[in-house]
Amino acid sequence: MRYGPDHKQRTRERILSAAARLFRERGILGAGVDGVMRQAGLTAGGFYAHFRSKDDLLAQTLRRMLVEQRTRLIAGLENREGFDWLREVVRRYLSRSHRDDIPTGDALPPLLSEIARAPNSTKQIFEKHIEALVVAFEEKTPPGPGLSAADRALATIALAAGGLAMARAVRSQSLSDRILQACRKLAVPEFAEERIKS
Amino acid sequence: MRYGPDHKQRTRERILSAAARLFRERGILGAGVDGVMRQAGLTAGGFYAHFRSKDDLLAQTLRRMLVEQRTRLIAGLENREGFDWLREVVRRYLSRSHRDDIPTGDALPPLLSEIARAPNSTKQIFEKHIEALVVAFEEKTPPGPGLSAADRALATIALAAGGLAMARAVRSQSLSDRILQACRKLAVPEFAEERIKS
DNA sequence: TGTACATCAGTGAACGCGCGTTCACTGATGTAC
DNA sequence: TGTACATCAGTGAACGCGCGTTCACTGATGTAC
Repeated sequence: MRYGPDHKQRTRERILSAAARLFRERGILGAGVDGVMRQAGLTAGGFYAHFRSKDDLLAQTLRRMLVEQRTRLIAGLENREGFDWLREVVRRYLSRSHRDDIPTGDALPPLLSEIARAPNSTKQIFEKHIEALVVAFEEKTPPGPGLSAADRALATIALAAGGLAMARAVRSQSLSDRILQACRKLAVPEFAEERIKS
Repeated sequence: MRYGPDHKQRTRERILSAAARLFRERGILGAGVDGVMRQAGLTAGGFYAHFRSKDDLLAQTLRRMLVEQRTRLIAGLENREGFDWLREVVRRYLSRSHRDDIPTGDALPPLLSEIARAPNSTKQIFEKHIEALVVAFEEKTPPGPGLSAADRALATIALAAGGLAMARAVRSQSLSDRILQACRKLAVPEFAEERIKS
């Protein structure tokens, strides 16, 4: 075979990485096959040797982005539990550095609106992600006052993704920072006494 | 003048209404000038007698949608105060009927992701809306535990918009309902004991 | 070791289509006399 | 009251452009002898 035995697979990886970045930066409609291939150092025509269609690329990329996000979000928190675990997860997510890093950050803030308009096959990929996050919360957080761990998971995801999207949608930096801090406080009451650092 | 004295202005209103519906249904990129004009019963060419560009239309439409949403959200709640007021606002927003009514519902769930990618002029329109909502909250809700009324406003908006977008982005109806209910509970602790009705 | 051939990842031009925008024109109305 | 003219909201064809996708071709590689 050409270019060594796994050359094609490595090219495919490059396309997926480029797509993951571009979908988050420009949205599903805004990211074109041509732009993705150019970012991967290739020309548009070669795309169809790797993926059946743009829809196929979106499905593969979305699955990969969401798995990666789940891994990253809870990495290194094996020894934490309960509100201690929750506080760290929320601190990571609702941080200035996450807000300022759209191309490698979570896919929900930039893509959630479009997933709501997408076909059921796309929604199902998203749904699997939510269900996996619920399981992760159930392993770590205790049922709060009138709030099951699953309820807390769902509401925290909504608050965090909505908060990050909002923090990116306002013009003023100071308002953006206030949004992050306010969402942290509602998500984890213990944040109410702290100042935002990262 | 042709067609009566305010014919042109009424046509302009029809275009704005069509745009408000289509932007919410299909997103900013997904809603085209052609589609908006067709929905208003006109042809694309006539558009530029009313608006300078698609960007101009978006600005006008967004401003109008956000003002209308603020009005609708707090209409008829003049006599309520504190958590009683908040509970009703959250109940209205995180309802099944709102979730199922994208074309006339709030603009944030379908457009927030795209506003984050929009130019500063668009972000500023959004920012004004947030600031106006903060004022409305400050008039009605007391400072909670470690949470100012402004903080509560910002976090509640994020939670509500994020929750509605999430409820629209999953495939399963039952999970969607659970998302709404979970977000209600986190937004207003008193919801923790109720079942979702509307 | 050297040459001829087969493979196939990637190129680049082309396709039909819908986008935002422009513009010469139409035709229903109000105005002037 | 009736006719000629001016106005201008809206039409519809056309523009250049980028989209997703197709396909004949290229050329770098591995294989056979």
